Amino acid sequence: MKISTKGRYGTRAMLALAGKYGVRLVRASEISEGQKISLKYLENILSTLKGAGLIVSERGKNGGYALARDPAEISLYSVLAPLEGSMGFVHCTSDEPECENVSECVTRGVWAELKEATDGILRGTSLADLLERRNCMGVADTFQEGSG
Amino acid sequence: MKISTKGRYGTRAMLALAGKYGVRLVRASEISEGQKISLKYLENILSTLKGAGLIVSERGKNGGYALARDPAEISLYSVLAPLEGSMGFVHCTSDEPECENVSECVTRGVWAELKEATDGILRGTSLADLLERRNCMGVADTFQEGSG
DNA sequence: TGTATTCCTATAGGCATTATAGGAGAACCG
DNA sequence: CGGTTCTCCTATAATGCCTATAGGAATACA
Repeated sequence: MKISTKGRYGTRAMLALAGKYGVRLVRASEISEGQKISLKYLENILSTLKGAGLIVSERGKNGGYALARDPAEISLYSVLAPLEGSMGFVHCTSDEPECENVSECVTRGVWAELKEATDGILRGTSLADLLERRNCMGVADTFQEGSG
Repeated sequence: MKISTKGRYGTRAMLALAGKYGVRLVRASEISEGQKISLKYLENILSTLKGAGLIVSERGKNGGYALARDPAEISLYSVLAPLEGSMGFVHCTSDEPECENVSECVTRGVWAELKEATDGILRGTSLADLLERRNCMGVADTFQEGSG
C-alpha cells in the first residue's frame, strides 16, 4: 500500500522541472541539493523518466533536464507508472490480466475497484495542478517532503 | 502500491470463516489446506486478526476460529488495516499525521485523496458482500487465488 | 494420559528496494 | 585542443521488510 521512494522522489523531481518549464534546463545536482536526494540515485530515477518519454536532456556543460511537454499534459499517473513498476494492488489486476482461478476469485473485483479509483485520481491530476496548489499555499521554490 | 500476502491471505481466511459463521468453528489446518497457505504463517495472521478483535478462538481439541461478529459487520478495511500495518500511500497520511514540511508539501494532498478513495471502497465492502458475489458466480466452497 | 488444537516467541530466508560507485560519452569554452 | 561540466550506462553493494519456518508451551477434551 505504499508508494516507493522512487515514485515520491520522481514526483518531486518532475515538479522541480515543471517549475522551470520553458525557462531553462535544470541540472540533476540542483534537484539533488534542493531536495536532499542522493545525486546518483536521482540520476537513476531521471533515467527512467527519460526512458518513459517524460523528460528530455542535454549532455555536457550547461546541460540538464527539462520536461518533454507542458506540465498540464503530464499526469501523476504517467510519472508514477514507470517508477512503480506496476500500478495494481495485486498482480492479477496489472501485469497479468488473468489467472487460472479468475472465475472463482471473489476478491479480485475489489482490488480492481481500488485500482480504478486510484488510477482515476492520478490520471486526473497533472503537474500543473500541483504547481497551482503550491501557488495557493504561497510557498517558495522548493518541494520539500518530510519523512514520508 | 501492492497489498501484501498477509492482507490477501488474511482476507481469504476471513472469507472462509464467514462461510461457516454461526455454523461451527474452523480449524486453521482446514483453511491452510483449502487455500494452500503454510499453516504456521496462517497462524501468525490469525493471531493478528484475533488481536484486532475480528475473530475469536477456542483452544484444545475441537477448537478453532470463528468470526467475532456477523460478516455483514466486518469491512475489508478492518481486515486489511491490522495486517498491512498502515493503510496510507505515504507515511505522513497514516502513522504520523504531519511532518515539519506539511505546510509546503504539495503532493501530500494527492496521496491523501488516494487514501480517502481506497478507504471508502474498503470500508464500504463487507465480507458478506463478497460472499454474495461468490454466490452470484455459482462457485464452490473455497476461495482460491492465483499468482496474485 | 494422550491427542488435537491454539498460542507465543524467536529466527531464518528471500528478495525487491534503495543506494552507491566508477567511468564513458558528449557538449561547451577558453 | 584540453579542461571542465554535465549526462549516461552498467555493475554491485547495503538495507530492510516481507515472508516464512520452527519449536514448544498452554489449553481443552476424552
